[in-house]
Amino acid sequence: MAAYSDSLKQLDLPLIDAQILDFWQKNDIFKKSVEQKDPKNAFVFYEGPPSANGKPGIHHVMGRTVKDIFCRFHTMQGRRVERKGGWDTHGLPIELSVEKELGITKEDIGNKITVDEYNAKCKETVMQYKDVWDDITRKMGYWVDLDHPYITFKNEYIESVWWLLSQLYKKGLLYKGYTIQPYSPAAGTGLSSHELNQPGTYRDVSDTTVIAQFLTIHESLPQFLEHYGDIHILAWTTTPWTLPSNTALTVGPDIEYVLVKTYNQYTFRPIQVILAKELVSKVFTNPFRLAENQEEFLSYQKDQKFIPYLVDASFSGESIIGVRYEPLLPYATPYENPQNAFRVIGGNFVTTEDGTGIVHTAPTFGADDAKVAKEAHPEIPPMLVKDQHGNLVPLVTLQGKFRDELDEIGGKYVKNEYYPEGQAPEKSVDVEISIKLKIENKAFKVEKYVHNYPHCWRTDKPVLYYPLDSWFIRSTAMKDKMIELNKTINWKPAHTGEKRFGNWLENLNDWNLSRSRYWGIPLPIWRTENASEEICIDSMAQLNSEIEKANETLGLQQVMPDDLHRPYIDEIILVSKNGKPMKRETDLIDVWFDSGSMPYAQWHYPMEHQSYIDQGLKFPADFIAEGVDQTRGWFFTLHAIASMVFESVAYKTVVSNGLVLDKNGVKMSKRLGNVIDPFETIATYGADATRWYMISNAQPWDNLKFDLEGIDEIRRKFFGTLFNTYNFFILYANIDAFQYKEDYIHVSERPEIDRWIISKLNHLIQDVQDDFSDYEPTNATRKIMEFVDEHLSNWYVRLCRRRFWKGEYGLDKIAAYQTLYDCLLNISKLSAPVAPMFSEWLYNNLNSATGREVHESVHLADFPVANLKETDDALEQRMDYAQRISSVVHSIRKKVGHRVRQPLAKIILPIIHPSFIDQVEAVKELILSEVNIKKIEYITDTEGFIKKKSKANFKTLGKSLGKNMKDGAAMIAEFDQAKINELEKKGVISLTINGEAYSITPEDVEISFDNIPGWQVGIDKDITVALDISLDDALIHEGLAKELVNRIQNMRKNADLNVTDKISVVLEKHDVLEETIRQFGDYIKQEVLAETITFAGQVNDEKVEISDEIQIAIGIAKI
RNA sequence: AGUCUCGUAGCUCAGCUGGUUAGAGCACUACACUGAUAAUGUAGGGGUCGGCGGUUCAAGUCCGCCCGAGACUACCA
Repeated sequence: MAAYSDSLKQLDLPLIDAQILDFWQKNDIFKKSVEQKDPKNAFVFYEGPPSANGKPGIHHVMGRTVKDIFCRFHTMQGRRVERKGGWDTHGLPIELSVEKELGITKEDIGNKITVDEYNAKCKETVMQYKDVWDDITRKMGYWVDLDHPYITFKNEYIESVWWLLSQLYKKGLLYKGYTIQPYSPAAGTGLSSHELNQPGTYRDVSDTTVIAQFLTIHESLPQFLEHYGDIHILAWTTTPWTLPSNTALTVGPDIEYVLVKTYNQYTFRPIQVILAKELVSKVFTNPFRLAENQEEFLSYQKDQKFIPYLVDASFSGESIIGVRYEPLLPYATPYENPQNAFRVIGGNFVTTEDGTGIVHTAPTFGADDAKVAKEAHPEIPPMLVKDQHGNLVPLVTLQGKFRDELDEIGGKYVKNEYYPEGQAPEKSVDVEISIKLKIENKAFKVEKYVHNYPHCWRTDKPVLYYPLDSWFIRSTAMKDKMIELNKTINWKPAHTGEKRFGNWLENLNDWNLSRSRYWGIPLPIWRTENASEEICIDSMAQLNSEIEKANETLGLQQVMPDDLHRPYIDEIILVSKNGKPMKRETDLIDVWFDSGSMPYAQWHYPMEHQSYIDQGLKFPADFIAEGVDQTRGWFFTLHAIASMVFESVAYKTVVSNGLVLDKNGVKMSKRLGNVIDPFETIATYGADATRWYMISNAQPWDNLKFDLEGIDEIRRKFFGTLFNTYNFFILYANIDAFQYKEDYIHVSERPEIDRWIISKLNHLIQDVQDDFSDYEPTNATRKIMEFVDEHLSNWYVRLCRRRFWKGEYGLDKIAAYQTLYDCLLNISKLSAPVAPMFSEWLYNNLNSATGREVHESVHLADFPVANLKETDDALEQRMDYAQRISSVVHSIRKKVGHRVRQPLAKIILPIIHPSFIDQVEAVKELILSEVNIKKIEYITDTEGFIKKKSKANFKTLGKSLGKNMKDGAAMIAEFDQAKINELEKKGVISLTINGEAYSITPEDVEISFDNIPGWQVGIDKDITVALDISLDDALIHEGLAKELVNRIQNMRKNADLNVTDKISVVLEKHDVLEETIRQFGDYIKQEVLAETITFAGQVNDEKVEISDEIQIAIGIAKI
């Protein structure tokens, strides 16, 4: 065995990082930590794949720290924790970065650049920063298998995804339908929400808006409206071009509506209109004016300046649901169920903020519209007509034009912006329609209106909300299953699962899978031209045999493509049962499906490794962790696919961590220049301090305000203290050659203070074990810090210092070494999940000197198990007394100006309960030496000069006293000594409050002590300490002796002497000190390792102040 | 706009199922202590617990509304 390493004089975490990373690599520690564990005892973890086309940020360090902690913890718990890395390689961000790099747009793909070239470029770009990622992974100490990662663009991965899709297809959960999506007619493409969120897409535009008058059908009106004659419903729109597609009007069921009589301002005909009561004044602005009376209203002439109106009946939205009305602009009728169109329906999204409180509803051009239309009973049909091929189409084409057959508006673009430069007509369709409505007595008001509207970021032209064909997963069909399974998942924090994710599942929509893109997993569905026959491919083998079948039937020469991406896959033509050619549906699938497939696709299931899933060896995961932003992302896709395909959860526990903000709580962004570089941070402060700071400062699921000063604080306070404690230990352990060779001293045979810190340690182990098991790393780190700082360093080591450097190498000393060694070793294990490198350094330094542990790494060791037999609550209680009594004495000393080196005669403690004396006596020596006092005396109230105070215990009394609590508390505070004594002796007294009698027990009253007159007294809660501050000669000389020791020790330290060097001391002659040396010379010699202390008339050293009155020169010399 | 989270000392955070005078660390000031110490101790300043209302003997804690910050979803007549 060797000595303990003392190569580091000062804490240098980055240096330790480098050494440990090197050690791990050379000795394959990560691999061993996995492979030494039993595969049957697996802890399954899934790595959410990052995309390597961007550089890692500090928030990635946060997320991965959380993952690493629990993987390491469970490894130390004996589980086999395989961590297969992965890369997310598809998706829009990659396409966009490629397009930016090449300076092309989507329209150029297939023209300026082939799909083949484009995808090759994407594939190249996707791994652009892989090296940087690998580097941060290593440097932050994150253990993940980067040598065998899953990569979502690999054929094997795609094949597994296809298989999953085909399972959904077989269950009837895959269908083609349409939804309203943002669409850019100029670019001919749908826009993703990501694209719509590009800066500058939402702009203020001035549009022609119309409040249209919809004429109700008399027979459908409710009774209370029957006798009014013609009634119009008013509805506002900012997109008049959608009016021909109107099929319903939506009212708020709880909104109050009124019938208003007035005259149309364009035709001057008398009309009666319905709108929300709240909006009457907003809609009836100039030239309308509320009529004073019926006469004024009836006498209106068309050339009058003001148009009068009268408010008549008032009723709820609910009461007019079902009313029918004439189609406003009957250019077309819905092909499906036209009899169900043109009705008033109810919708909760209706507000009275603007418009008329009645929403013009065109299900073909509004997402909300489509939704309420579907929810109505019977369903409101969308305005779809048959085209020449017999397909149902909306009235507007994909080019953004009205269909040709629509009379005068046919063939016109719905927005003037869509016309080629210079070809736009003077009057837009919106204006044309408005004029037509005015003439036909169908327009109540036409005006310009400025509002915010999204624009296509490529073409700068307004976006159209348009129904687009898409493939969907019918997730709504499995909604109940997903909700049920979600209840079994352990969410950290719980509310993310119950509330955020739970609500999301409750309001689940079908999953739109389609993306009209190039770089992604192609949809494995082939269809005949008329869509009557289709096939969903589930594997390469099936594709291969289908190709052969098609070759045979259709006489083709196709071969299986090497790459399953576009464009190769698009060239494959398959054959239907009836011998018709089938082409692939050109869409790609949503990349979120890629990542949600990883539990299976990472193993190329089911083509390989079937047991991993089927026998539950690697499914579901015990634990996953990502940012909260993944709640509706990866957390959902994993859950959805597992629920729908396997009727299982995909993970048992999920930790969703919050964001990393800058120190002011602002999101980090390149623009603001407040981005923290993770490499720089780790290089400066070390990975462990960074990790520990992130975990201990805030719960992982709270947002972290990242402040570099906080890391420094952790370095100083936690790692610095721990390092110093280690250094203290080895300083003496090396001198005494303590290598834990002696027999283990049974804990019961060790001194009080050793048993105390061991008791504390075992409680700590228990707590940390529980916290890590509960996925509460923040609590674990905070408790470890408190132990190291408060208890180990500032109490145990401080009080035990002398045991290490004084006296024989005997049982007491060995007990001290064993105790401190065990504490340090256990701390290294407890800290290992969070601070993997420093703890490794500590563990190996300790262990290489003693060889007590067989493991070459702390990460191969077992996590400590608390030994509750070694805990002692009474002991912890009395040590708490000792600490508090000492603290009170310090405080009194400070008040009266006696430094601690001046011994004082005694303290007096009032007895607070019968066992108090025994408790304090057990720790008496510690108190006496800590505060430099000669003895402790106890007094009871029989001496008569302490006064007891009483105070109500609100917690116990509150329930029984109820209303009388306040008065009761006042009465209890007034108890005199006799009453308190009676309570203590009898154990119960009765108290009458406001005429009601209660019995009071000692539990209900808290008793404390008042100041003792004539003494220096300090109080800490229930503990009162009185200090005797009188000095006699003996105390004064002892005080001087201690001062001398202190000065000489300082000189030794300044002279850079070794702690074992012997010295001789010469003091300048001084009468008082000569007496001190006579009494305490031996003591001083022992303390400062002096062979001799002599006086001389003249000493040529600097004068030193011993006390206020005494200054002498002191000389020391090494012997 | 909706859903969810958060708001406690200058800063970072504790505060258990409601209970006495709301705590800790950092920072600041002063004084001590130290043969492990970039450590520590003692004392001090600093809080209408985001605001208003309610329930209760009692509210930082429970309920309602509002304000502010953030995330996600949606984007509307």
